[in-house]
Amino acid sequence: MTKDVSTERKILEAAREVFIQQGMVGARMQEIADRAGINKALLHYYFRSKDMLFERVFMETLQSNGPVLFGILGKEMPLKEKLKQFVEHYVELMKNNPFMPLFVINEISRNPEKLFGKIGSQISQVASGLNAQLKAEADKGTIRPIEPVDLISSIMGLCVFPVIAKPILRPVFGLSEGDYDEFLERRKKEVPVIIWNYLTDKSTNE
Amino acid sequence: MTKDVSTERKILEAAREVFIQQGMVGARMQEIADRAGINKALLHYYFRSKDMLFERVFMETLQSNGPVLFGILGKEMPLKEKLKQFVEHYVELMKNNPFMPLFVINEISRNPEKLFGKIGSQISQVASGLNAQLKAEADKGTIRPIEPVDLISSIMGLCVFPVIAKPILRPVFGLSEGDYDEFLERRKKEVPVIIWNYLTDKSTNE
DNA sequence: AAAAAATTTAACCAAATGGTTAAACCTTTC
DNA sequence: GAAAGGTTTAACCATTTGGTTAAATTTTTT
Repeated sequence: MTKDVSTERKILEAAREVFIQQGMVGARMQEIADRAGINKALLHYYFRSKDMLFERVFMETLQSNGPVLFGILGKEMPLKEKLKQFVEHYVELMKNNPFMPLFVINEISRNPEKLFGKIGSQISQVASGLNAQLKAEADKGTIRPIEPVDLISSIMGLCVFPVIAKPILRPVFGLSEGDYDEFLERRKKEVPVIIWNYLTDKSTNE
Repeated sequence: MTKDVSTERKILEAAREVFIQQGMVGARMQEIADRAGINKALLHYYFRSKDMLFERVFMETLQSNGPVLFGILGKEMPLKEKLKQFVEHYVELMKNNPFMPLFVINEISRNPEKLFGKIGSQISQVASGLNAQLKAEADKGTIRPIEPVDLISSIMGLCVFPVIAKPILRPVFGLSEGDYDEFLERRKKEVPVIIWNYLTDKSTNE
């Protein structure tokens, strides 16, 4: 049916689904082949081994999202605006790929070294740029002084948690699928508010 | 050597380590047996199957932490104080069990129904108590109106993310183990500030 | 000392799984 | 139309893994 799509592409799409939902360990080559509408022999004909296939899928996953997302943090733009755009993009991205964050975190935890060589340096660069902006603003007194790790962790934690913990949160708080969608949509507005409040807070933090 | 410790206990400890680090799928019965200092036959003699062993470990993990932690939210206590205590306990808990949050999230994602019957209802109860307090405070005008999901997600997200994303954050921001420890320690103070600022914020959230 | 329970040894089984192979069969390319 | 490359079929292999079994040995209980 979908004959115009290259077989390689079909395989990669299928592999992506299976890997993301089952993780590297749980994924089965047979299932990937089935879902791609081909057989195991052909699967190995294209990608010699499970490891090589996984490597490819994992890197594609990172490279197709990381740069756009963290690119926002590197742009010339007021902090407040960066914040809004980043959160908007990030939440939307995860709404469309709910399994992705857990997948990425898991696989990086399984094999931390591999990652850093490939994309870690790029992010580090963005981070140092952000660092400069934060220092400058803090010196002007616009925001409180803050370390980049603290800021990034806060933003990402606020965005990611609702997505990865959905299977817990939804039943516990008795939310329907629709409710949960509203909840995620609400995050797009609220997370920037939370962060901005914190950054521009005047009270002593006793 | 550790002969006074019951074999069952030794097994459960070993299983806990292996399950938490490798997940249910990745864990190997042989490795559990080895780490417990016994053999596979005896392992199956105590716990008939991998599933039963896992079930036991998983439930112990939840039950030994969940109640204490979420109990704090159910206590009669000013919100601000609850916040402080919860974060303090939560971060400390995760500093001592860094693999736990990812493990719990993963296994609940793998099998959401199983959980809810056992501990979901307790937490729901706590949640409704918290809900009442939030409504009361909001009516008094002490805090802005907020849904429990929003609050809990924010707090937990802010605490959990630095722990589960450590393998990414540490290299990217070039932090030593010591630095990272400081960072986590800092969270204990900062997370309550972030949340409290947000709750008591007066500005319009445009 | 006898009985019961815990533990080891070691061989074994069945199922799942990643991977291979060789032959045949299409489909595209030249 | 021949050559080359993509695709299927189907059998096959080696390894891993959860789990079993039976007998022997050690430890604990009575």
